[in-house]
Amino acid sequence: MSKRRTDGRPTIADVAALAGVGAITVSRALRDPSLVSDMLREKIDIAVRELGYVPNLNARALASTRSDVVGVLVPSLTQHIFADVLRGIYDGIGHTRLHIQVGNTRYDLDEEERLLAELLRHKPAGLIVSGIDQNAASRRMLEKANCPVIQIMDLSDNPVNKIIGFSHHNAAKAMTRHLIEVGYRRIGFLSGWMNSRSKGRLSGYVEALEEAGIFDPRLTNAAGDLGALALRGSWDKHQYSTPAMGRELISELWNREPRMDAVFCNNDVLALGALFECQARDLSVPNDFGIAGFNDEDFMEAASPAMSSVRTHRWTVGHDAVIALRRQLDGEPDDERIVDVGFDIVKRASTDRRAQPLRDDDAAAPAVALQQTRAAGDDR
Amino acid sequence: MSKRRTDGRPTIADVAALAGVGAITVSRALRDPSLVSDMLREKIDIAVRELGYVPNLNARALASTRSDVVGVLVPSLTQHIFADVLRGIYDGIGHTRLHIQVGNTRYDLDEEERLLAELLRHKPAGLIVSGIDQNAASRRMLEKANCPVIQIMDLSDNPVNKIIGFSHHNAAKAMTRHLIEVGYRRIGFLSGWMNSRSKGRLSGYVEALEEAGIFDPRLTNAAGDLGALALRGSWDKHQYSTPAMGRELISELWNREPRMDAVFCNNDVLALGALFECQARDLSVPNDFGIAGFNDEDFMEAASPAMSSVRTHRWTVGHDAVIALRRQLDGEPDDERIVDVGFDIVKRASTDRRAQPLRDDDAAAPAVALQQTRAAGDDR
DNA sequence: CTGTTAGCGCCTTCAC
DNA sequence: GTGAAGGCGCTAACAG
Repeated sequence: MSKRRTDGRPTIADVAALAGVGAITVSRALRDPSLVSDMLREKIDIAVRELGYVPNLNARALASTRSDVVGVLVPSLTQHIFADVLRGIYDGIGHTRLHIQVGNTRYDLDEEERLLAELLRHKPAGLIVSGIDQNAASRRMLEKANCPVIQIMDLSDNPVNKIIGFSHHNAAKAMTRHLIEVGYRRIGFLSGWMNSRSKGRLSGYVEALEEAGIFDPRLTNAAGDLGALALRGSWDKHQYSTPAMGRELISELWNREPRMDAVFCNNDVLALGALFECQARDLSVPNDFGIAGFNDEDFMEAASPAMSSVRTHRWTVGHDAVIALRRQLDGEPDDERIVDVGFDIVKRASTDRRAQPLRDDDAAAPAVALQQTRAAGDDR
Repeated sequence: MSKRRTDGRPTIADVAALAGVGAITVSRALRDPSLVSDMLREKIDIAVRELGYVPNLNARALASTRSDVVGVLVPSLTQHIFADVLRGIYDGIGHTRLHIQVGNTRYDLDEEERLLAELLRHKPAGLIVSGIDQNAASRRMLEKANCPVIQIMDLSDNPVNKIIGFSHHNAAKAMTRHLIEVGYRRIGFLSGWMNSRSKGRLSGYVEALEEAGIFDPRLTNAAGDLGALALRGSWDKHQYSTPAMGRELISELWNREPRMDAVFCNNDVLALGALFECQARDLSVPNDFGIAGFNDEDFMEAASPAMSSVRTHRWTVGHDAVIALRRQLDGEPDDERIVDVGFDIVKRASTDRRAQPLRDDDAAAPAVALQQTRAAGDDR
């Protein structure tokens, strides 16, 4: 009667015994078949199959002081943008040995710190974290983490290691300029709860309007001080947007400034709400009122009228983050610490004052114009 | 010169030495403080802090033949419903020691099998898998998995262990009946690619219409044989829906049967597309045409007109799955193998022929009626 | 290319 | 309530 406390499943030693080789040879054959001669590899394969052997990753991770888990920290699971980032990450992982462990920080820096500490206990193979506004403790953990760290969805001069994203400020500024160019003059900014990236967008919006000499603080539902935003309405605690929220917030802006003739929305969901509100008020978009969103989700193109938006390359960001991670794990040098994936200004009917407001059977047709900020990879 | 191959971080032995106790006492103090006397516990706490000790979860998992990873298999990351399920799962996990590892099967049973095999290598603490249509190999793995297994988002008489979900057939049937009740007679079924749950919904739709004696196969864009669906359009490979897809598919149905007076959509995103198409065609919803969706996502209530939908309790499903898992891990008995969380038929303006088609400033007002199939928990 | 030896860090077992 | 001994399954290190 042995005192083994195994769960009965075959181990690498069993495979080795059956194949008539050493355990380490089995180990090598499993991890990198090229390290083992054809003959032994074949014997081992047969033994593995016969025994139904399954490697124990916990043992592997312990012995090699390195797991195959990639920790991913996102601030939200409900927002479509992060779902797209995750899709890119999964697509980048493909059928490699790497596994994803997602932590949901809910835009809470303390929670992020806690999740990071938890992740580190697994000795992750790599880390992908959203944004650049980690707290000091998190930042320290990332810097001392014994693995590649990729920050995503924003830009910074001072990334922990590598950052892949785009400038929210520039993107918002470009879209606001477009609204100005087509003739809108009293352009509002519609936003619910503001995270650090939203603030970047707000500042881009403000800058564009100030440069045109038409900035009016009453047209944003954020307070004048762009740092400490005092939001109105009953939505100030909600960290995700809904179309209902868009309807209420735009109504609020109209109450304050009835002459508002367009809105730039912090995200597409709010823009959809704004459109519904215009429809309910029988306002013609874009003639009476212009609407632009941010992210260019699916529904923007299909809406009636089709809506303008800033296309962001979420999939690319997630995908490229994983590719960079894998490169680093493979020991390839990576000198490009800051990667700007850019954005596109997609101009559609909702901001095209010259568009006929009659019918738009062909909303699925190409965008009216597409102004690229830089070449971007395949985004789907 | 030692030949240690540690990464230099303190171990439980270091803590034990500093605290002047045995290693196992430290281990116990960390896992369940009540197992250790107050005095030693305090000493240990101090030593832990002084050393900045962090447990190595890989070692723990190896020694205990059980990790703290909960494997979750979902067919899609992009669809909102699964984002909601995941949110429920994360909320159910809270600050426990459990970690989530999500696998994205992309509605591919082989991929599901592969991911399951991968997950099992981690000796997971538990598994949560979507649906009931696993292939034989997956089913076998689930049955032999040495941990609790919860299936979600559907119902079955024969779950692996426990299942938490609702009847897609009944839900669709109830909504179709509602459409019949308010007077629609030529009711279409709008769907893109069909998964097994979509098929359940289709069968419920068909049954309701057959019972009313008004089923017409030309009104679904699925072929007559409900098992092997031959979809039209260019969308038949897309496993997610878009509003653009909704617009194209409904147009296709109209081409085939111009007298169609309502659609029941397989999901809300298609319903949104249908609404946009109606708007583009200047059709009055609900008077000229009725639209109902499935899931009751945020935008259904905010739409103009507000749209009817079947509210499903995705958050609850995810949350309760984790709670059940935790109970089982705590050794509490769980005799309820099949849990039906039900659904609600939410009737709004888009199917209310008596509604005034003028304005609907108060789309955010309570639904016209809410028909519950059973009491449901807090869903947000 | 292959094997031997020993260690990864924690936990189970069993004795005290 | 506490501790000593040894195993969990795999792989780094070095030799051959």
